Amino acid sequence: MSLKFYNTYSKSLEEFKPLSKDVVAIYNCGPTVYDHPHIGNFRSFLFADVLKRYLEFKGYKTRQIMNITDVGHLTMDDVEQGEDKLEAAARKQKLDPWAIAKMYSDEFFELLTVLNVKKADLYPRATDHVQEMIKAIEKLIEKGYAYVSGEGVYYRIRKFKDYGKLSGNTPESLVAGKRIPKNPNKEDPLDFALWKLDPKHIMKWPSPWGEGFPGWHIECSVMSVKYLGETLDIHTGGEDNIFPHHESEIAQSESCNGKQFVRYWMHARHLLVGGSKMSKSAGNFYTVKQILNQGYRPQALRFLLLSAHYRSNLNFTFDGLESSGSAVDKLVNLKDSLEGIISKKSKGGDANQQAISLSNSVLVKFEESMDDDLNIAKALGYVFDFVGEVNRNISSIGSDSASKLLETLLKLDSVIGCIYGDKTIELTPEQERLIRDREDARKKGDFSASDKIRDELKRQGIQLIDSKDGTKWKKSLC
RNA sequence: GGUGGCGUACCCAAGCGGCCCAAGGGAGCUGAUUGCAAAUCAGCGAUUCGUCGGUUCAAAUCCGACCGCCACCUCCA
Repeated sequence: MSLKFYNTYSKSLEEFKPLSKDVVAIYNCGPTVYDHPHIGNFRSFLFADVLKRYLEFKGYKTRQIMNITDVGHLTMDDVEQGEDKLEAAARKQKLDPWAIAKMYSDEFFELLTVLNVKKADLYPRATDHVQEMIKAIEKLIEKGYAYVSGEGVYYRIRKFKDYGKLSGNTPESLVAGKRIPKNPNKEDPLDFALWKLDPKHIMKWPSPWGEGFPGWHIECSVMSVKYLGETLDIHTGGEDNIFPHHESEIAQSESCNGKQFVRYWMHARHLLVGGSKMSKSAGNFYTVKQILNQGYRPQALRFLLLSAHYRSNLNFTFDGLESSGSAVDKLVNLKDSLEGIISKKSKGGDANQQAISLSNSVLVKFEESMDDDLNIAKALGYVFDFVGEVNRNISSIGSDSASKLLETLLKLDSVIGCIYGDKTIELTPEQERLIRDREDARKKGDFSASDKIRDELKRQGIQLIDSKDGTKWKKSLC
C-alpha cells in the first residue's frame, strides 16, 4: 500500500509523491506570538510533528519550515481604531510589541521541547523578512495583481482566476454571503491587504508606499519561497487557516511566481473541550502551561493530542488526559521490562522466530494504517496489540529477542514520540538508607514498618517495586 | 443566512455496504500473581452505532427528515 493524504485542495485522498526524490518540502503555519499557546494550537503543531516523523519513518528526508508570526495584524474592526493584536497585548501588559513577541515565542519553543516535538529546520520570523515582502508586493504591483490605494496596497482577487479553489469561497459565493463590509479604499471589497499604511503603528517599517506594516498572508508566501522554493510539497495549518489565509497565499504566490504553490494542503481539525468549542467565556479554555502546571505530564498531553485522527474533532477532557497518561505508562513499562531482560541476560543466539514475526507484523500493520492519511488511532490499536502480545510472553523472552522487540517498540515510538523524559534521578543518601532499612524490615517480616517507608518514599516521588531480583525503584509517575 | 464536517459503550476513539452480535486505550468489577502493593496476564463490559423513516438478500456504513455539536464566510491552530 502506498502513502495517501487527504488534500484539502482536491478534497480527496491522493497518493503522496514528493516533487523531489531527495527531500520533502514542508511548510507549517506556526504560532502567532501574542498570547500563551493553547492546547488547540498544539494539536495542530503535533499533527505537523507526527506528519514529519512519519515521513522520516518511511525513509523520506524532510525539510521543514515553520513560521513565527510576530506581527499582530489588523482585524477589520481594528482598522477603525488602528490597533492590532500585538499592540493590544502590549498595551495591556505594558510592554512593547517586540517584547511581547519575544516572550511568547520563547514560551512556544520551550513547549516544543517539553512536548518532544522534533525541531523544524528553521523557524523564520515575519519581522525578519519585511524587505522580501516589500519586493514581492512590488512584483505583484508590476504584474497588475496589486494596486496602491489610500490606506495601503491591496491584492486584486478577481484578477486571479483560481481564487476560491481551496476553500470554496469563490468571489461569487462570498458576495452571496453578504458579510463583506464596504471599504472605500478597495476596488473590490473582497480584495485583501498586502501592505497597510500606518505611521502611528509601533511595529512599522518604511516602504515605497509609506510607513506601515505587511499584510498577514504575504509573510508565508515570501518565507516559503525563500527557504523551500516556489513549489512546496506539503503545507499544513489549522482548518481555520483555509480561508482567508491559505486561499490568499495561493493567489499571491502563484500570481507572483507563475507556478503551482503547494502540492498537498493538509489541515488539522479543531480541538473541542468538553464537547464544545474552547473559549475563554465558556471557561473551557486551556493553555498548555495551565495543563502542565496542574501536574499532568507532557507525555500524556502529547499522546492525547495526537491520538485521534487529525481530521476529526478531538474532544479534550481531563478523563481523556489521565487515560492517555496510563496508555503512555504502558509503553514505558514495556520498554523498561525489555531493557531489564537485555541488561540481565547474557547475549547469545538469535532473536527467536516469534519475536521477529511479531515485530514484522506490527510494523506492517502500523504502516498500513498510517499510510491511510495518518490513521493514527488505528495504528495505535496495533501498537497496543503488540504490547499485550509481548507482555503475555515476557517471562520466556531471551535477550536477543528482547533487543529485537525493543528495537521495534522504539521504531514505532519514533513516530508517536511519547517515550521520553528522564526517569533518572539520583537518590539522596537518606533515601538509599530508607530503602536498605525497608529491605531489612521486610526480611524480618515487619511489613508495617516497610510499608511505611514505601509510602514515605512515594511521597518523595520514588516508587518502589519488589521483584524476584530484589527491590527496584523508579521516579514515580504522576 | 450561505458553505463544509461530525454524532459509535462510563470517558477517549477505530471501523465507512457482508470478515461487525463493532478494534484499541482508559476507568470499573472479578480472578491469577504479590507478605501487601506496583507492573503484568485472564475474564466481564455496546445484540448495538444521535432519533425516526427509506433503499438493499445484507447498513454503524447508502438516501431522506429531524435533533445536537463543530468549522469557515477577511485576526483565531
